[in-house]
Amino acid sequence: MGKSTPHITAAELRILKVLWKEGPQTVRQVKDALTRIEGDEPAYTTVMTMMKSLADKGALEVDNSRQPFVYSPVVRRDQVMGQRVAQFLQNVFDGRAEDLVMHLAEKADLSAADLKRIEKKIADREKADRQSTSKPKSTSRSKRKKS
Amino acid sequence: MGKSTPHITAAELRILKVLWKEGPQTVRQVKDALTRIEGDEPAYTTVMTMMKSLADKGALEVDNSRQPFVYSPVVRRDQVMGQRVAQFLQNVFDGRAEDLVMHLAEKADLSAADLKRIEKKIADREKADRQSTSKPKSTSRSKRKKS
DNA sequence: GGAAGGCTACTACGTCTATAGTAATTCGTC
DNA sequence: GACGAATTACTATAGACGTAGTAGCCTTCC
Repeated sequence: MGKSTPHITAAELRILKVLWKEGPQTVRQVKDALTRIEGDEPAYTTVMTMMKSLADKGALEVDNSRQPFVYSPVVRRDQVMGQRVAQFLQNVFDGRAEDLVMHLAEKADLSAADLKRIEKKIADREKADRQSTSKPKSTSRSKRKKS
Repeated sequence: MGKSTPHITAAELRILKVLWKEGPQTVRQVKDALTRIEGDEPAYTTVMTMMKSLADKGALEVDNSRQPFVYSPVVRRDQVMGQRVAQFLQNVFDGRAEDLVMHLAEKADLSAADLKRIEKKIADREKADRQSTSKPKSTSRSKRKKS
């Protein structure tokens, strides 16, 4: 146990996104991707420093049998995203997912069309949960409390 | 124009939450509230420093005609929340609200019951939008793009 | 096998954040 | 009007973060 995702900073997340999307990459490749995506160009060594740091904390794996080194993501996307969402939810909405979504709904960031898909997702999940009561999905721990 | 909410840090948000909930308060009152809510006790001066900083950036108003000073929130709750959500959404989900909600739906942070209320909220908003096409609600700028 | 260029390791630095100490002031009370 | 307690103002510090420079190492190509 104890294999919870290491803390990933905002800048590090940008790098991880590239690797999740493109697969194993060298520093230069990531730097170029960031330049393309974000408009401005970070120094080569900046990207390197961050990737090294990610490797040090176990988020990336380095293949240093080749030159230049090739980095691959070790942490999984939805794991990291989950950590960030949970943290944000706690900080800002005291953990109430519904409040967050209500906020989005009010701010017009969600449409009825989006809702359809979400609805389906929830239905699917709840069905799955119901069917496997003996082997509950580990992801559905800590249900929110109704107020 | 230009009256966009100043940048509020995580610790500052905790203070604002107290003020939004309890109304105008002194430093001591806020400190006590934080102690109650969060378990551990911040130094009086820590709370003071943050409240001063909030006042300096225009998020709080100080009534210093009385001793001890009484601080009231100036920025509105949904304004600040909106800023934080937008920022988070951009950093983590590249601005795609739907992705965020889908994530929540998958992680079992949302139930079908929650969905009902959200549904209603969206329906209400869309109705309102439709009726006031000539005077579009300023909050619904920047609709997300369908991919 | 030596030079050139790319790559890596190490170090540095400015900013922001959270936290709190100390000094100075003010207010209530005797 | 002086003392003591509370409050405020000013200053400090430690850590995280993002960014990048420099020096030394490895490869490759002639």
